[in-house]
Amino acid sequence: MWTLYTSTLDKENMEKIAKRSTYRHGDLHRALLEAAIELARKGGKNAIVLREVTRQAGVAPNAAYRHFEDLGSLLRAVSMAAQAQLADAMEKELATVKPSGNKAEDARARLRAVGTGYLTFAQSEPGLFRMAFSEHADMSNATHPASTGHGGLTPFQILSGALDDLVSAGELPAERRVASEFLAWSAVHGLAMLLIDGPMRGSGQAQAEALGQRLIDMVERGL
Amino acid sequence: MWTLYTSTLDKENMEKIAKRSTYRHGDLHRALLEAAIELARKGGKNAIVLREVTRQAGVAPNAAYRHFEDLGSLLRAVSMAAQAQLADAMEKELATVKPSGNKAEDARARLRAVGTGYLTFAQSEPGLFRMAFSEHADMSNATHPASTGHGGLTPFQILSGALDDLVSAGELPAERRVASEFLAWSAVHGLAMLLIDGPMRGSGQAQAEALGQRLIDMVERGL
DNA sequence: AGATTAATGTGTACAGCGTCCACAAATGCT
DNA sequence: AGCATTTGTGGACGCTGTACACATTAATCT
Repeated sequence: MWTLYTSTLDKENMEKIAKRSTYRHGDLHRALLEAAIELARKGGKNAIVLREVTRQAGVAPNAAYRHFEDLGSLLRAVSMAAQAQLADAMEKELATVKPSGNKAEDARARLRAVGTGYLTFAQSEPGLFRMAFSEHADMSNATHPASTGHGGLTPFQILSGALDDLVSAGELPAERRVASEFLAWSAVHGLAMLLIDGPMRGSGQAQAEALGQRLIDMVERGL
Repeated sequence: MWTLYTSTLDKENMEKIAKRSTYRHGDLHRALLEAAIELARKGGKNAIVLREVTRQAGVAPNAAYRHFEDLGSLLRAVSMAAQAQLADAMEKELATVKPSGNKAEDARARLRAVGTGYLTFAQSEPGLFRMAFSEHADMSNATHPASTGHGGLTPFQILSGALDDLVSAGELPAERRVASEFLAWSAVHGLAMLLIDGPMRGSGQAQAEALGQRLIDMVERGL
């Protein structure tokens, strides 16, 4: 006989815990990943606790080891999923840019949208955003398929595309194009971090948004 | 009778563990803080483990609770100490700027030095740098005395000073001065994070330095 | 179809963690 | 000298990640 586990947080989310009538779960890998993502969303990286993840999936703690080498491996998977969601947020913001007919103007608007989407996601999903850029080994997964959104691109690739457009629209000299991803990325990433984790945490959304637009102005001028 | 604790890492740093012949330690608060700082320096935030800190100080785990409310309190203290060290690194870099007689040129050079010091510290002490900007409640300790370097200023205040100089040298319009700390800070902070934790970790120091200077160029142009 | 192998989940156990409580030892105050 | 306060100890509790042996089910091969 095997028993089902119950969460310590059962009071409010008992209904979320997957009950199961078969010995095999069926799709435990996905269930674990989704539970972990949800925990990260609500409580940040420290909230991802292997035993709680398995509790929510309705399996014994050790079952996780059949699908992830260890906790770090699960965290990396969450990180990539978070990048994918970030990519979606960026593309969603990109989609709001209506072509004006002016190629240069549109390219700039798209770059701005990329930055705005990044900042918006960071503030609306701080837990996931933090996960997106921790636990990396190198920049290899900046182009890893698991980190892509529905458009098939990672956040890094979306930004690269916007910068390429800027060049072909004649708004960015080619000699400044190289490695400019890192410059734009740094600025927006830094503001995102300072807004959610850093010393300007707690400043209102209006103030944050205004600051975000000024930051993007700075990048546009300075690139 | 009371026994002294020994670290699990005794093999190589037995000599570092404070032995003690008196029941009272004498300066345990400082000893704990310094041990925690050292752990953060070597292994990052996750390496700060209360029991290991007390082991290195040669006291029982619970002794820490006479000097810090809990682990979080100790982490905040380390964070402030890290900010202080960052301030020192920035001031050290500032000190290398020789006055040229040209006020405008000097103000720009000092702003660049502030950014360079920031980036240099982040790369030479990544563990401490990460601690400096985590575990904050708000921006109140951006000006907290415990976060100041030997010059009596926090990193934030040093940056503010450099920007004020830029204005009085006529190199930055006054209407752009307001909140410009956050713009400059964001850019440099973001690059620092991406260099040490993010996807461009592992890129050589030369490349990082070149990128840093290009980023500072961008800020100068775009502010 | 039946047997064997592989995949997946369980149970038990261990060391380490942060923290609570009661107690011991040293210091400071009147 | 006596007492109150501060500082450190010892033991316990519930939690964590994970190793190992075992149980159950699904897949593969005769």
